[in-house]
Amino acid sequence: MAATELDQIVNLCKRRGFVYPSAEIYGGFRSTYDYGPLGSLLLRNVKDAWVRSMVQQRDDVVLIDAAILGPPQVWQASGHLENFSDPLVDCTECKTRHRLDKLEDPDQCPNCGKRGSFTEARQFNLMFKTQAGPVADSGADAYLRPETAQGMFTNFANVLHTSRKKPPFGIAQVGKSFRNEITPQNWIFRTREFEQMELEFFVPPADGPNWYEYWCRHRLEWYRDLGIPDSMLRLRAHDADELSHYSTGTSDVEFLFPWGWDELEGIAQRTDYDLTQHSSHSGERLDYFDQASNERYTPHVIEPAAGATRTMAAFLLAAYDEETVNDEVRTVLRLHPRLAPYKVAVLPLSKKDTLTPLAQEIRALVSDRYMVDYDETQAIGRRYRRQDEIGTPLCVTVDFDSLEDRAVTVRDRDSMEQVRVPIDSLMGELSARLGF
RNA sequence: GCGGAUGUAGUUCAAUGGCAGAACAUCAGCUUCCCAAGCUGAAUACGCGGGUUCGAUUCCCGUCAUCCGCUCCA
Repeated sequence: MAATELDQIVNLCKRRGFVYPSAEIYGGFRSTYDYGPLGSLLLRNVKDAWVRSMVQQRDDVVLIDAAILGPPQVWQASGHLENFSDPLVDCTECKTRHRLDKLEDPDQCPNCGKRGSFTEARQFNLMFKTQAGPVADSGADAYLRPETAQGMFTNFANVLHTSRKKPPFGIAQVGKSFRNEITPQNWIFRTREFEQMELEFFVPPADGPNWYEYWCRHRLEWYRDLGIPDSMLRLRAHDADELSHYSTGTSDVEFLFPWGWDELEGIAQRTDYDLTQHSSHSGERLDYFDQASNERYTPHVIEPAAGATRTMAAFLLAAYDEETVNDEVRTVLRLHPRLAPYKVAVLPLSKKDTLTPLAQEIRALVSDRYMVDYDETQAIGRRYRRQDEIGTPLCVTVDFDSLEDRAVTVRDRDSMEQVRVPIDSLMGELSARLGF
């Protein structure tokens, strides 16, 4: 399979209703995208697959949905107000940009060696600030969250007391975050408004390293299970100088994008940094008393933090395939059935009124359990191709014999094979083929 | 934000200082139609705002957006 160009995916997504530029009729708005009829289903399936794996199938993780809008105190405690703001200078000689705090010599450009060529340093705070309250001057300062994680830390005590969990246990959250990125880039990969899937997993301090290893393996396996091939996936441990101020060890799950390896998810050991910070800033006790050992401790945190929207891009890129069938190029999105926007398409062979009632009956039957598309326009071969292109795993075709024998044809996206199935056993057949 | 490139139907591309065209896609009609069949018909574009000009999609300026670097990281 040839390497998929980003343009191919961007065009397909625009053409078929996955992703549109936001506010397009007004010329667009930088770094924002809208998810269309198919894209919203795909994105939701990505998030659902994550929740299924991280919450539903375990008994040691609970889900929350915290506020996006928050007071400055949260971000003072987390360090975002202090550390999320970079002083930047530009070299007027070679047009490169540098972080002032990372320069060895604040007067000399490390790229071209020129002295005194820097512009004035400018602060770029990466958080969106706004006012809570109708009158701009008197309202309280508020920030849009730059990550979902702080919602788990500020609710640590609440969840501990209401969920009856104890370490090792985790709090998960899926939701939007906002960062005033200096350079949003690469389609939906880096946008100012984006969606995250984060887990904060609280463990006894001594168990931190083992859980870190566990979550690295677990997360890598999740992407594999949903169809990303090993050749496009890797786990990369950060070097010591790459580590965030709060982390003693971080690994990234990286995907081979058209522009190279880039991050889908970071798995970080955050020690007790966050709970300690919030405890000292708020004055609230954020620790755990273990009755068995009669010990009180502040749990350490392992954080697998994934980007939902960029993960959707990765699934699309990995699924994209073109193959030649009967001298025609067939475009197929080989999406995992759990991710596919539609699981099944119901296609009456002919648009004659005689087939429509039975076809609609089958659509209703299948839609009770699966997201289903219905299409009766144009030739059947064309409709199969349409479904291939949006990744629908199975097509159910109703023909004139169906009226007599109450049987339909199930067609498989990947093998293009067809089997004749009685309507009474259709749901069982679909379930067996989809795997759920 | 700075530097460079680019903006024409849904998509990919043409042409032009004087009525903007194709392919594919879309929609309607005919066809008992199982892997993008055929025929007939239809809708749809010069990113936005100024300027120059008798006249601008074309030339100029601004702006918005996209792509590539710098930077960032889910």
